[in-house]
Amino acid sequence: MQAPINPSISVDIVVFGFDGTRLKVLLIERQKLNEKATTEYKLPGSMISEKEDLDTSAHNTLQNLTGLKNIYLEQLYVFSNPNRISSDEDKQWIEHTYGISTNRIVTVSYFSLVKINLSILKTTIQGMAFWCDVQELKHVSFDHKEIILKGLERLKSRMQTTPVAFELLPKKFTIKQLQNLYEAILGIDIDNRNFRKKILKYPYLIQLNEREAKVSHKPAIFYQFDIHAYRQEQRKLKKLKIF
Amino acid sequence: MQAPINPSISVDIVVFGFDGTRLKVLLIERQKLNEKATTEYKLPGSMISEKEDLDTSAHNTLQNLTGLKNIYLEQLYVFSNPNRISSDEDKQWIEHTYGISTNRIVTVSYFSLVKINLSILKTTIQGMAFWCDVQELKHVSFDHKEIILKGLERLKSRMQTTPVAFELLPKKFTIKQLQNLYEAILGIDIDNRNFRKKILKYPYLIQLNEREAKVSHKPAIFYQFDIHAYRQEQRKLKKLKIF
DNA sequence: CCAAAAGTGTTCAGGATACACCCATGA
DNA sequence: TCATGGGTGTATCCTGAACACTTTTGG
Repeated sequence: MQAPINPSISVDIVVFGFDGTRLKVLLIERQKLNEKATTEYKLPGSMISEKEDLDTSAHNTLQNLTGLKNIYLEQLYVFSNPNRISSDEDKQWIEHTYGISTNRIVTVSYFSLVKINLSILKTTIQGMAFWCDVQELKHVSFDHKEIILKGLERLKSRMQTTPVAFELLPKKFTIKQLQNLYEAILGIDIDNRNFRKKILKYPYLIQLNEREAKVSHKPAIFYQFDIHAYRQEQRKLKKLKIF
Repeated sequence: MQAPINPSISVDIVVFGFDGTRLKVLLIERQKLNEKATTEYKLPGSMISEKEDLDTSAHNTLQNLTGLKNIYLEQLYVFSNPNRISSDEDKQWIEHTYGISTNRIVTVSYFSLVKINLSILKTTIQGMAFWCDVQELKHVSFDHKEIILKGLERLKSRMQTTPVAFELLPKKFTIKQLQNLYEAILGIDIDNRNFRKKILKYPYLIQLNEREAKVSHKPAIFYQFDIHAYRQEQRKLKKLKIF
């Protein structure tokens, strides 16, 4: 852990969460360098150590921030514009934080999905982090807004081809919650009957013996996602698509 | 162009081509450090300059190698294992080639598709490059075999969702050539009638007034891919998929 | 006229879409 | 008993899969 820092490479993570209605991204409050500056926010991340794999660096950052170990994480994209760190504030903040004066950092961004629950809320608030509505990004430093938009694209595409939606929902969820998630992120309306038909066909969605409580309408049934059943299913079906 | 080299970051490119029957990848002969060593091969690529965007670096490498400017290129994956350059030969080769002695290089790999034709064959042969059958990789240095496999996965997936196949075929091609390409890369058999039906429905495949010449069977008609018609089509159709 | 590969149509099953009402609960 | 959101079925269309013979050319 005491290996020197590599002054050229950083890791930044786009962590998405869903509060039931809106898509959120986790931002860190960037320490002000002087009192009168407005508060700026950045993605969680850090420079990497010379002995460290990038995936490991991303995992560690996430674990420190959320207290969680097994979080969905994948490489997103490399941002390498030689001028991506251009403002004086940015340079000063880097020098102040890492003790290096460089004007060229290549960042490898990661894409992560977590369930927003009480436990994670407690930990993230302690870490000067906050869940920002993806539609209302402002005061985001560096090129981190661009990175978040890249992450959003990835999320939209992944949601349609793999079951990552369940990373954003509680373990037990209703079909309506799942539909709301798809509608919110993809920005579309989905017919409820057709959605249920499609979803409930899948053998890896398990109906539980539990319902919503204390709601003043017909209580919804909870379901659970069975990843093993999903993987087994995948091994069989591989149908050809030609764009 | 005289900016210093960044000693931590390299770019490596997986360039795929199709010879009509087999999928090929472009490898560079790595200069031997002593006479009795066996010849080793590596991916085209280089360390990056401090003033250079990674995409630019990849483009330049490709242009030097193929003489071509507008080549299909996208980021593939970052390989960052701290021990990915472990053998003494690897380290010596790097020191000899770039004049830097480092034991940690992070490489950003790229994925590229080209049409193998006479012009490109001439240029690549001059550059100590050769087109290696993807099924018969051997004497590949560093972790470049792993990178190639990652590229192959990307190719399979891209071919099924976007029209990258046409990057690998000549401008004028027959439907059978297209089918052969899909069969070779995906490793499957495709029903010829269903394939034609599917493909020829697309308004962006344009039938030409030309046929094969001098073949001792019914000559096939040539087609061309119209990227503008494709893009126009895409703007309309965006249908929901749920994995 | 023969060999070799190109090109062609139909049937059937399963998936996607459109659409409107009844059900269970708490207040 | 009413307001609220959960849950259900059918008809139609479209797409994907299976399958065998005729056509055109050069030799």
